[in-house]
Amino acid sequence: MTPSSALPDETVHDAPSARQQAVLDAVLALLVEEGDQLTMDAVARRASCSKETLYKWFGDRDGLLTATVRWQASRVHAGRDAGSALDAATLRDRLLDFAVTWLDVIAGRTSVVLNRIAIAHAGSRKSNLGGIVLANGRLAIGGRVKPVLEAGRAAGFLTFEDSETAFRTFLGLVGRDIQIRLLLGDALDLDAAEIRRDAARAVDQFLALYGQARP
Amino acid sequence: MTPSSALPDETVHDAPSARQQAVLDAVLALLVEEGDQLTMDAVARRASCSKETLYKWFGDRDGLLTATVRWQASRVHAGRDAGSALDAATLRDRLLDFAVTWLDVIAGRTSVVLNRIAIAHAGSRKSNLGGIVLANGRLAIGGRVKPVLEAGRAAGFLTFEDSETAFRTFLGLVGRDIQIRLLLGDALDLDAAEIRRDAARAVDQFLALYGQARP
DNA sequence: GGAGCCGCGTACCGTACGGTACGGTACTGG
DNA sequence: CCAGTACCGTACCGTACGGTACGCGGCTCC
Repeated sequence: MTPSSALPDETVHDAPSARQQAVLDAVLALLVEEGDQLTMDAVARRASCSKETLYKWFGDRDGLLTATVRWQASRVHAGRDAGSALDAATLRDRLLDFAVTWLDVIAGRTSVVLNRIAIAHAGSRKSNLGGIVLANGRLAIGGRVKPVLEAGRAAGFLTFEDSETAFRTFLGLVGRDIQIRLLLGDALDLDAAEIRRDAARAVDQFLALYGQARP
Repeated sequence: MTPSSALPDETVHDAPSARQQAVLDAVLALLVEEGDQLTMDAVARRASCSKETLYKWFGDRDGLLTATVRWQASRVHAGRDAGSALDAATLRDRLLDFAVTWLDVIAGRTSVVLNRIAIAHAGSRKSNLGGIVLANGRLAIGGRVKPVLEAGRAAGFLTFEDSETAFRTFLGLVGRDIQIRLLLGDALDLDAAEIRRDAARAVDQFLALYGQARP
């Protein structure tokens, strides 16, 4: 199927092979352990492969970074958003689930490091890692939350005009200043219990703002 | 007063001289115009000074960056928080004022660039620019907002237990995902009108959550 | 078993950039 | 008029790192 060996240019456009995934995992590990001064030499050493192979597979340093971000993004997308029977309690549960998941992600070491890379990159233009991170983070979860909000509105549990605005308020209530503080190096380690509490508070506040007053 | 000329080490610990301020402004300009690939050569050229002087004044590249962040921070702290006659309307005005100011700052090109630098630095440890930015951004505004919130509570207009939590909710409602999106390179340019609208919405929501129901 | 390819290890190249050295000029104090 | 100081401009050094070249072992396919 894949035109693998015919072309000289076989940089990774499609899904990475198992060996390539191992390389990308090495990059992630290196990124998490060391700060972000990731060198190609270090990657090659860590992944036990040659730099030449690295360049053959990923083109250049940017390509490697891009592939890494994509690879990480591909493992996060595991959301169960089946079901459509929506009562007030399940609506709340769904929102709570999103909030917990979101906080788990942004508080994770990997997310912090990858966001740092993408942000640093956004400064020196070229190859928008920022766009990729944005698309796979905020936008992806937005695409899954907004339908739930709209279903909630259709069922009469929520009131709002613009689902995007409502969603962004939700994000604000959940994330608050956590992400920027982590990115700036604030210690601030959230354990699972605190995340659950934060998420619950955010959902309560969101419902207080957008929910119908219980008659 | 200042032991200026006696010591060979006269790196900038206190307030920068006029000439030094000009250099720091050059750094800021360069940072805003070019991406963050700020070189010492470029700074020297732009500021019409020699690299040697740069190193004499600021120690090394990190010192220059730190001084720049401090310098920028020193101009933002111009908040009028006098007055204490607090009725419901002035409370709302004060919060609105904070919200607008905050959005203005974080949406500004300078803030974005400086945060990018600090975040990139937070990755490769050494010299916590992140801490400085945090202290002069979030913490500084927190120190000014929380007394207002507490005064509002004392006057019976607000209800909350922890002012820090209330403040962070306020920040979340105001900032939402704006800062992270800008840092990641999202276009998203807010004009003054939109900022005012956003701020007003956030304040309304905050008062809806924490304000006493008007009897 | 040989031809050919893949990929590891390593040595190598070019360059950009942080940091230093040095000569030249203007100003100040004696 | 002569030190001394401050600072500009520029040339220079060292090194880290992105990217390339090459030799060698192990695999598959005839």
